[in-house]
Amino acid sequence: MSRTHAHGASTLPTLSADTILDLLRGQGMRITRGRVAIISALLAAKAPLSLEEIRVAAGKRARQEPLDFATVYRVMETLEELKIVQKIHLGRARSHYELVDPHAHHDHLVCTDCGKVEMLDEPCPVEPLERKLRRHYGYAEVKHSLEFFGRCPDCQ
Amino acid sequence: MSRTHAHGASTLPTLSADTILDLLRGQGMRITRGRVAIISALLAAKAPLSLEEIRVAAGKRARQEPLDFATVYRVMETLEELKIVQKIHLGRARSHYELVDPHAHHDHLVCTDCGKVEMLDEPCPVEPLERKLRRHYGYAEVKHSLEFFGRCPDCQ
DNA sequence: AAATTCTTGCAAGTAATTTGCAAGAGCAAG
DNA sequence: CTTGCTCTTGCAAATTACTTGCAAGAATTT
Ligand SMILES: [Mn+2]
Ligand SMILES: [Mn+2]
Ligand SMILES: [Zn+2]
Ligand SMILES: [Zn+2]
Repeated sequence: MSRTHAHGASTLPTLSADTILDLLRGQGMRITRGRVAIISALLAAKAPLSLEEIRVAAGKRARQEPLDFATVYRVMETLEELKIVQKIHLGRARSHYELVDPHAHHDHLVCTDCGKVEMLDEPCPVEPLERKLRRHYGYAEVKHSLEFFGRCPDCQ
Repeated sequence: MSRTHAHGASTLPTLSADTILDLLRGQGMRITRGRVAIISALLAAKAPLSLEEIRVAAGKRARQEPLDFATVYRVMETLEELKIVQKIHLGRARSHYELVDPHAHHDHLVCTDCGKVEMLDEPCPVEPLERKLRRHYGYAEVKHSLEFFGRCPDCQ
């Protein structure tokens, strides 16, 4: 029951639940209801989620009691170490999480008024500078974090 | 005693202590030992400082008892509202602060190993995309936050 | 110098994690 | 299908990083 590419139309988000679960299995980790629910919630998310949002979304999707907050915290900590998810900072008190897209990352546009977060579908403009940081500054494993803030059309 | 551009050689960082203090005065605010010490510390800083770092640096520079943490917090809150300083997020637990450069902002390069922070003296590559977010996405007052992470030459 | 108003230190309060630990749940064996 | 070994989870307590209330103290004005 481990299809990797079998499904109908729609754009495929690179990572499937099975792919991720296999990754966990490969690390000797267990496939628990909580982890399955969390991964399902992340796959369905249209924007980065806070720990509390993940907790609620996972509970709904799996039609089960919401997980304990500490559990969500530790699952996300694990998924982050495995590079399956990444934590992002949107200028709020809480951190948010989203699945890593190994092929093409995206940056974010946050409305400073209503809090809406858009995932930008624009080519990332900083790759050249990133290369320069490697070549001329001598840095290794260079990554970046880029988010835009502004007032969305609805909020003006 | 309010020189705005009078001094010797060296590259001038746009904002002088007097300029800032005049700005505070203009808002009906008082020139206190603490504020003077904090501004002096910020002007001397070679990288963004955390509240605790500001507290210590300000104490040393003014050769006085370190300020209370809450005081530093409130002074920075005020300076931020006046757009004199800005808070930045370097992927750490604490926020960091630095003086705003009204002429040309800079982005940051953080070593994920030793924590060193470099202020990049490179043209910012995201202005075109920022314009597009205004024109085609309809966002107003668009700003951005961009930081790079990697392992510095010393840490490899 | 006195009055006025803004600031500060100190202590208490919050919000968001982060951790310890014993009970519970996967999963490989038998 | 039951057992045993380990990994996970829930619950409560601990931490970290702010954030706020308030009365004493300091900067300016009069
Ligand atoms: Mn990018
Ligand atoms: Mn920039
Ligand atoms: Zn909005
Ligand atoms: Zn380093």
